[in-house]
Amino acid sequence: MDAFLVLSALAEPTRLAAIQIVWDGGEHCVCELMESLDATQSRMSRHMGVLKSAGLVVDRRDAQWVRYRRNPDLPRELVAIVDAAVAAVESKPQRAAA
Amino acid sequence: MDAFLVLSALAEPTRLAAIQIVWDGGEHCVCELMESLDATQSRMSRHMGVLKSAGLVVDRRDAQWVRYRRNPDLPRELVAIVDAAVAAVESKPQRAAA
DNA sequence: CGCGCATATGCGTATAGGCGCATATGCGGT
DNA sequence: ACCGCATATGCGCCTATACGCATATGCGCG
Repeated sequence: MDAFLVLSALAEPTRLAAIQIVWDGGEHCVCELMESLDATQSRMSRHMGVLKSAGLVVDRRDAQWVRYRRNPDLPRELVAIVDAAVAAVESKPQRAAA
Repeated sequence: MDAFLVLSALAEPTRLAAIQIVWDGGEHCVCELMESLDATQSRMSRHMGVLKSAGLVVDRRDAQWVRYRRNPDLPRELVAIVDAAVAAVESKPQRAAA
């Protein structure tokens, strides 16, 4: 679980979108994320697996569902990366000289 | 120049290392970065090209060298991502429950 | 104006990563 | 025990991306 893994995990549109949703602190099942992000089941499941192995989220079995939520034990430095990424995506209409 | 591009640019070890160097605000030629990061010339040049097209750095011709430095016009939200990434890499010895 | 240093880039190759499909697994209800 | 819903995963395919090599380009100098 290091910075590089976190950055790699975030560097994919569907995962970045999923993190935004999950970052609210609540629990979200795969089926909900699939629907919100218009992704197929296997696609969504794999992406969540990547986020999980990067340490960004944790999962929990709840009957037939698997609930994902942000990992509360993620080191501060890594939380900062995700926070910044989420904030940047949300403040989308940005622009500046390049 | 958006969050996704920035994250993708940072999600590569050599580029992440290069950003750490360049993030000091100073100017650095490709030859210096090559040496510091033990990368070949074409590899280093291409990576800097990626960082440049992500808007993270700007370049300047100086005689036979090309000096790269961090883009002073990078939007705040994106600077925050890079700052967080650099900080996380520097505080490397981190650990936590997963 | 020819040479050498620094950098960029075209090209072919190798590898990583994302996807869909089919199937396996976990779990509750009947 | 069986069935169906939710999720995970093996597999093959396809695209993106990183790399090295060779070569092109920019620039100062003699």
